[in-house]
Amino acid sequence: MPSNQRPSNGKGSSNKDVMPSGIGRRRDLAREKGTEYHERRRLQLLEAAARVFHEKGRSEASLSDIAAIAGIDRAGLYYYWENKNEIFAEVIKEAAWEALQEVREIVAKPVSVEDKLRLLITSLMLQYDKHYPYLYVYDQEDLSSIDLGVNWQKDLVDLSVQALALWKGVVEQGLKDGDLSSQLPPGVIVQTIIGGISWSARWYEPGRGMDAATIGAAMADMMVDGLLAKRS
Amino acid sequence: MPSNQRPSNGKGSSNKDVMPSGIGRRRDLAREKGTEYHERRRLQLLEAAARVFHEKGRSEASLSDIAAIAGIDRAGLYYYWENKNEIFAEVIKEAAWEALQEVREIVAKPVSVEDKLRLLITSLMLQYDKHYPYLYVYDQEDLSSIDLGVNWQKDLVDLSVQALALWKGVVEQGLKDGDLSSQLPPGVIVQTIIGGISWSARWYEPGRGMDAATIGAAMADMMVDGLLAKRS
DNA sequence: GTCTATATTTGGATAGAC
DNA sequence: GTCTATCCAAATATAGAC
Repeated sequence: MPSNQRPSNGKGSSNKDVMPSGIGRRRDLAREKGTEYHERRRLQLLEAAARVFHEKGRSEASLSDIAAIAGIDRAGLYYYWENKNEIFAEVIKEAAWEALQEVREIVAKPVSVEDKLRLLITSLMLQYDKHYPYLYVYDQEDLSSIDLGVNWQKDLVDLSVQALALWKGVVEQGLKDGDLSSQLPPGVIVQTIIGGISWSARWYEPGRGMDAATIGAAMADMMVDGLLAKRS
Repeated sequence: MPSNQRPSNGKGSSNKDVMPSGIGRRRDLAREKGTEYHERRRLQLLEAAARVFHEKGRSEASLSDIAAIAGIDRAGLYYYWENKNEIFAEVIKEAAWEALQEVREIVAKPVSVEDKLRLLITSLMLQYDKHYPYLYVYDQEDLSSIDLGVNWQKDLVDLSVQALALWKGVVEQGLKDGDLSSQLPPGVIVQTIIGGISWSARWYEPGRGMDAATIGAAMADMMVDGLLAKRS
């Protein structure tokens, strides 16, 4: 199961037919060398890309937009990435991977279902903050319905599929044990919770207003308390 | 305050500079006459457009897509609408207007805050069902950040602003009276609830699985119960 | 009312110089 | 590494015939 490993860099995967301009070869070379300047510049550009993707969404964000706020020519981006989708994929990769790790760790903890659920909710909000705006970009996009054209796209989709499955497992457990109760099927419960948190993409900005930890905890109260089985 | 009135048709608003092809004039004429065929055809096309907008989102949906599943040539669409954004605006107008009316009626009812909140939640889910997929198209799109180019865009944005304000008023009342309690500010509570419901755009389809009324009621249980002040 | 043909624009991508 | 100059495809929109 390849999706158990961190998604690879895709190094050496590009440009099967070598292009006359040699840009693909030069890009691969630069990646292999991995000079400090190269890494730094790459991250700068990536941050600009993330901002634009966050504001406009994947399809409406143009390379012109990204290049403009990054202070580089459109064509310059191709020295770092093969195409627009590769940029997008790289923007979301790290954040999505880390978010899944968190979910795994929480689910593995030896605590009650109620606590796990609270932790999952709070942690998600914290991850949005930590990986701002990268993780928002990932969660707002419906990856399964588009073709990024990168060979590890499946891994990328798998990350959210797995996270969802883990969440769902917790809720199922809670319903079975009688700790939680609801008319809704587990999958819908999870979707509704995640949807509510993920909606914060529209209003949350790090450093403005309440901090992510407080928000997360309060969201957990709101949603988990409503699910607890009434012991009347 | 113009947004208290139903958004107008925009009749006669188009084509200040008359085009050589006369398509704008012919379109206006056809709208004024408003033959039965014209109305019926318009609705057919609009339904096709709604399907595409729902699946792909506003920007990724193309006129080719719409024309294809509607069984008409791309150019034919311009006999009914001036441009793509006008189609989009018309797709969402009716649904958004009706949804706001519902909110107004519920807020005006002489019932408790708790009941109002439950009604608001259930009603939203029912509206998504009734106006499927039109209302999803409206709520998934961030209208304030784009320019539709129709003169009544502001009215369209206002619809959701007003709905939001009404929701918020209910929650504020509840917090003030001590019926509800939360660390979150009212606006965030509302956003989180609506976000959770609106997320159903990703999985809900009328006629498949549970009906909207049941889903709405269960969502209300989940979210309202978690907000009720604990009377320990 | 709807179509064919075409104009226009935007944006992704490549060639190759510096 | 980055740029200028293109190329190309897709998509919006228009002209005008039928």
